[in-house]
Amino acid sequence: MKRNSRLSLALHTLGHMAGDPDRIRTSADIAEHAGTNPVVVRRVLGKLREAGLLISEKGHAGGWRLARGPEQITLADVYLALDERLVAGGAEEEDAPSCSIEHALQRKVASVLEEVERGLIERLAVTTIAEVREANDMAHSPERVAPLISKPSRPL
Amino acid sequence: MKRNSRLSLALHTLGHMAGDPDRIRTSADIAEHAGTNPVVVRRVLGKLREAGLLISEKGHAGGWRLARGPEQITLADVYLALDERLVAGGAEEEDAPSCSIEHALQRKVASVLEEVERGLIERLAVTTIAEVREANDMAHSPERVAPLISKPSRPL
DNA sequence: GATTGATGCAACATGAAATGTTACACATGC
DNA sequence: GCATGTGTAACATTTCATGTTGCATCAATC
Repeated sequence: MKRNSRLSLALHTLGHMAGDPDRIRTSADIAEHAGTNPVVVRRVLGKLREAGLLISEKGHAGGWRLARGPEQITLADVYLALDERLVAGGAEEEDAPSCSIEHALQRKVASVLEEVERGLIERLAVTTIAEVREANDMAHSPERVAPLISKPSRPL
Repeated sequence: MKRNSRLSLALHTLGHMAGDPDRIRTSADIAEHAGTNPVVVRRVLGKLREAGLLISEKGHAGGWRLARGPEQITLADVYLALDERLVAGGAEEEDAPSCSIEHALQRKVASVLEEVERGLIERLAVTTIAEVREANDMAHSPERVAPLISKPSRPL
């Protein structure tokens, strides 16, 4: 895997789950499909569980599944669950710099970045996992609609 | 220094230069004030020179100075000069993923991020170095205005 | 209730990218 | 020609995300 790919992994997994919400998937299966490691999967999906997007079940037939319908999970939910902050990092907080010029500039940039991040979240909030999935299905499937009971051809 | 601080260093330096545009500063002076290394300063300011914001002069009395008035340098100019892309990284390009679901999600996120970055640049473009500097001076200086010939108390 | 197969978590290993450092070629004013 | 700059390459260091291993724990099934 490459850098900063937690959001990618999270969305990817949720996208598949949206196509067959009742199925329970194991970290190992997910990791294999995503080309990464089961522990990494648990770390990322663990965040989504904390945020109430996923449910994990321990024990024998355990694994992961959606905590609610895919039409009730927006991209913003996922973004916020992982506390990635794609838009942060301009000059970052830390103990305020002693130099007042630097301080003023950092405050300015920080306020712009806050605004922009709000904009990002707003835009992510209008799209659900289900919508992206449907758009994808319409573009690829001859039947024009996602089968609820998925075909044998391993949907994950 | 910490991570991703090139923008911070660049703005900090330009902010000081804006207060005394004619003065020529050496990498060593700038580095000392910013708490970093002269070579790092040259690397970062070199980007600003490529973008036409700064001029560097070699040789004996060489050093760095603004290429134009501080009221003609916006925060966006600086942001674009260093090709930082604070808003990038959601799922990044690379060879398109084989999985169509992942592909669809990445395209969606990428398009949102592009929009958001345009927004960021627009917001940065409305503020000049001079403006931030003035706001800072008004808040701190008793004389309410930045002295053009700066006081002995080393302004950089 | 022992086994099996899953999560949860901590500790450590690896890799990559940003920053820091050293060294030296080159330019320029004195 | 010497002092004092930049320009740049090569290397060292630091930092952080990701990858890995190991083990405790839990739950279904035999």
